[in-house]
Amino acid sequence: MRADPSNGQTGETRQTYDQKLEFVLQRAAEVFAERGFHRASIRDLARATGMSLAGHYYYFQSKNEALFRICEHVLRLILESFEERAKAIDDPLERLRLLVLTHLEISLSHMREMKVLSHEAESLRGEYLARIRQTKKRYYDSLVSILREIRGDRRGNGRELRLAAMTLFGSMNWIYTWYRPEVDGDAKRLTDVMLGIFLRGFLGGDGATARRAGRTPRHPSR
Amino acid sequence: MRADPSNGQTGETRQTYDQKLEFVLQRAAEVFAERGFHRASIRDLARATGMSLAGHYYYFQSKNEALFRICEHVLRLILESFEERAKAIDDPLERLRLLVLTHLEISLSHMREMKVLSHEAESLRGEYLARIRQTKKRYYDSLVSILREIRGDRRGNGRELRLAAMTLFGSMNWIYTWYRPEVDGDAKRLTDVMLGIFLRGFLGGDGATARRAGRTPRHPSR
DNA sequence: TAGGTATTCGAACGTTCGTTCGAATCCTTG
DNA sequence: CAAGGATTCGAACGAACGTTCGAATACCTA
Repeated sequence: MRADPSNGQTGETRQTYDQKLEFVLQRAAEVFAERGFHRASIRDLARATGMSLAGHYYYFQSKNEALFRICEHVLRLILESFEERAKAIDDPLERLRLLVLTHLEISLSHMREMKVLSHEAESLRGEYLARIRQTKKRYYDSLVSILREIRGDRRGNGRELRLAAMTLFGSMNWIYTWYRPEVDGDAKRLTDVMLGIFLRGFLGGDGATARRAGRTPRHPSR
Repeated sequence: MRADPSNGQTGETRQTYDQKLEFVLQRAAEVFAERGFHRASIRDLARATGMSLAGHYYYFQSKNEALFRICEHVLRLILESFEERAKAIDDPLERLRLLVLTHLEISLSHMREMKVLSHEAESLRGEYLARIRQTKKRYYDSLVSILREIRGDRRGNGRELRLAAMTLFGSMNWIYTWYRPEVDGDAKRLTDVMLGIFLRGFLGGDGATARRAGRTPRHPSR
């Protein structure tokens, strides 16, 4: 019978169970990232872990629960790492930099989990989907409130902050489609480049500036 | 027997066949975008088109070919629209603006196809995958050469241009995850915002500027 | 070492999938 | 109206899937 690891067992046993659970979910993330969640079978997962097909159901109740745990784990890892490190920081520019750095560090160290989160989380259903969306929204709200603080409510409205936040998230979440460590450097370098592009644009402009910049040829053709 | 629409039939017949093929692929894009390619079945597609399950195999040889056609169609639509309109434009800033505008216009008018392209194209195999990647690379090279022209080879190297291009692609290709037409406006507005952010950042900085900006508190906490 | 719990497994179930195929139907052309 | 190709369909195939279940094994404790 399936054991409940939260009741009175020895610490030794629970640690072993948790370690193996973590191992199984990590391999599952690799398999899901490579083949796609729906195309990957528990049999593929069995091949990756060395365990039997049925043995996996000792660690999760369904394939969907495995997906949910992978997504929630990496999402909470980003959000809680950021919140923990941001507690001591008041300056909103520093907080923004920390958010980007944390996001990129964990994206690079957990690339497969991030791919699964970006690619497959929205195919969850019911309570699983609701909880992932709730955490995503908490993360999104953190970014928007930092951006609002940076702008000091002087310019722009909620819509522009929304577009700016989504633009930044898009740049960061697209990384798993192109990143190669030997070419693109580490999280600090990516943070410098992406935050550099984003910050100057976000701080410097009201939209009209860019419109003019894009429309005024520097080298008129005739 | 399956007809070959490219041999000597009347124009009337071919047009009807092509129209229905387009209809089938459009519905397929909707179904694939909503359920995901691997979870969507030809039976789902049959429900969406009103045709029978088997009837679809008159229009494509396999589910994978349907996916390939959807991806290639929207990808070529973007690339060829851009190349056609860019022929008359010399100024690289104008060309960049046109690339972004074209990408966003087609993203909004073909959101489901773009979601399928972003989400599922990399799960193609063999010749299909090779051809999609080739077209993607052609598009990527277009952007990089525009960016190189804008910078005039004065600063930066290939790596920085690569990061800048991927940052911009990320912002644009993430849209399908959040865009709501009643809130976020049309392609022109998105172009102004995204290009505004990107251009000021790309034109203005060498990385060190942003690093300082992010690290120098404007409101020291004590 | 004995007993019991934690863990793993082989085998099977029912379902759904992509694809095929021959027949049926539609539609144009002579 | 007759004929023949174009188009659509019902039915079925084998394969692969997620999940279950009782038995087998491993491991800890007494």
